[in-house]
Amino acid sequence: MTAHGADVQDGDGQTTAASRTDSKRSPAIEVPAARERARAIPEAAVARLAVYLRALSALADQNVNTVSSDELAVVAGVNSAKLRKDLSYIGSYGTRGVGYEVAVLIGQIERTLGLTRKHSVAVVGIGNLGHALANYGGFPSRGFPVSALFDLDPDLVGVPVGGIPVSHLDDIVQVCSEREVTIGVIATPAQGAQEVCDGLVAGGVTCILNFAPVVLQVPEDVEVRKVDLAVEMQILSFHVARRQQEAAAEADRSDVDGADIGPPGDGGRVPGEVESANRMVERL
Amino acid sequence: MTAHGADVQDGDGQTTAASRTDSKRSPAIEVPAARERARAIPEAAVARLAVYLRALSALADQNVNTVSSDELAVVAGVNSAKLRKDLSYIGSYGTRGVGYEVAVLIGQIERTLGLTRKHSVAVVGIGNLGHALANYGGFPSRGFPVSALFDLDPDLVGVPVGGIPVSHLDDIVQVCSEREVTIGVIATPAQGAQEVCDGLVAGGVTCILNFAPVVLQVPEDVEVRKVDLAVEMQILSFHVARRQQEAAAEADRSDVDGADIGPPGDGGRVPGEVESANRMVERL
DNA sequence: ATTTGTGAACCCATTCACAGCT
DNA sequence: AGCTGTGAATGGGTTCACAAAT
Repeated sequence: MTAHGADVQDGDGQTTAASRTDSKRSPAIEVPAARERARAIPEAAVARLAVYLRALSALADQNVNTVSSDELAVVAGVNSAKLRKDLSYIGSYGTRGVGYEVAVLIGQIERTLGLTRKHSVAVVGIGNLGHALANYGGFPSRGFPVSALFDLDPDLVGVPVGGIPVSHLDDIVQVCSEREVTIGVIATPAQGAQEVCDGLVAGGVTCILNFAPVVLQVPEDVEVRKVDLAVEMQILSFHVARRQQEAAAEADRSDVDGADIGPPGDGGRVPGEVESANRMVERL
Repeated sequence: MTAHGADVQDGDGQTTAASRTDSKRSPAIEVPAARERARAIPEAAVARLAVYLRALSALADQNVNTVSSDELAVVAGVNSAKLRKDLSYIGSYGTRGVGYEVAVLIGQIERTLGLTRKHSVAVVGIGNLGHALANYGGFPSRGFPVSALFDLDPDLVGVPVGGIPVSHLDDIVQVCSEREVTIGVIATPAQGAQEVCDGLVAGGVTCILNFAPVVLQVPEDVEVRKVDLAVEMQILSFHVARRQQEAAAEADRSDVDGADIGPPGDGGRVPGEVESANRMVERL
């Protein structure tokens, strides 16, 4: 589940390129893009830095001054080698034989994540979830002031939610650009989401957190992260199914070994008419 | 950002194992676990199957009967090669030269994801987010009936939310096991989350969707997925920062090429006293 | 003529294991 | 003696590119 909500292809087949059976040969000319940013912290590591930061904050609250990678790894739920490698991407701030100074690490991670600056947030769609987000105390208290809310509903427009009045969706471009919104949160139903997204982008928003169950199409300089409840539930469902299946297989140890059933089971269930399929696409 | 909310280590260093410089040699004896499930759909692919399913459902609603991998790939926001590979994990249901029958694919994906069976859901923590989730129409309408709600607040206990009455947290073990809850959704503040989690597990819940900003410790047969708002925001923040940094670098094309600054910038900002750090850990 | 299904190549991420510093 | 920082090895996932099928 990497990031990048939408890459919208770059041209699937017909690669034009010359890469073929000269497998071992890396291109003689170092592509400029490659050195362009030798920096580059792996996406996966960035996500974990945020987790480490939280763990470190908790430690700081308990007046812990120093942690070893082993200790921090446990509370962050990763293994210590990974933790150390992740930290190594942002520099060397540990002391061998001792560990890391909590305060220093917090500072460095905050710097890396760009948390030393405020990012004003707009929430679009003031339904159940939108309300929850607008009222979410944790937003403003840590560098993410909510500075605009939007909805279509005329009954909502003008009403203050979590302290700031709801604007009409029609004004999204102007309001976003006026208030210099950098992060847009889409909490609308699926139908409107793409349009909302376009509005945000037109208003200069380059980072979007999308709760609507659609794949947004955006220009490549816009970063989209997706939180998709239906997908999460279905992944869990998959694991339930797998578990059951394994249990079943375990149960009848009839040694059905040679019978390599290609796709699992296919035990008689004809696809038949699909019962309307997942309509998890309503209103959050 | 793979899944597996908590693996809680398996022993970081000292691997005991014999793997060393015999790099190219794969172990002569095929490990039993390896064939145990030649099945095994990659985690990443499972997540995408859910996305394809939604796209396919939308197509079905528009009475589209057939799609090519190219078409489906576009609406799902992936490239067609990946799509085909993903589908190949669940079997061969396409027709060369033609494409896939929408209805068939929907059926097969639903089967694979275990959506042919109901999974009853419990929501714990009926705050803003909990309310949103309990009222979420998309839950029950597609195989995920909400069958229990829990909260600590005595004013809430007994009150029906989204049709079903809130139970007290103290009863979580019993209620979960009585109502055969298979998926638990944790929407509590961070403090209570681990305890809630333990309760769910004690009540027989093996899949958990965690909105609380903590890393849950669970037995290895329990599957945890995490949705972490603070982390998402911070990842976006990182991208804003990176973009700015790039723009800045672009601006002063003084060709500072040899000066390979290790950790980015470090431009004068002393870590200093950390201002309480991210307290995004309040109440959703 | 088209489009699937898939081995092989490639690339990114994780894990190992140890040298280097305190 | 202990712990960090990191090359090297491994593994998982993605992309390529083409043979097979209709």
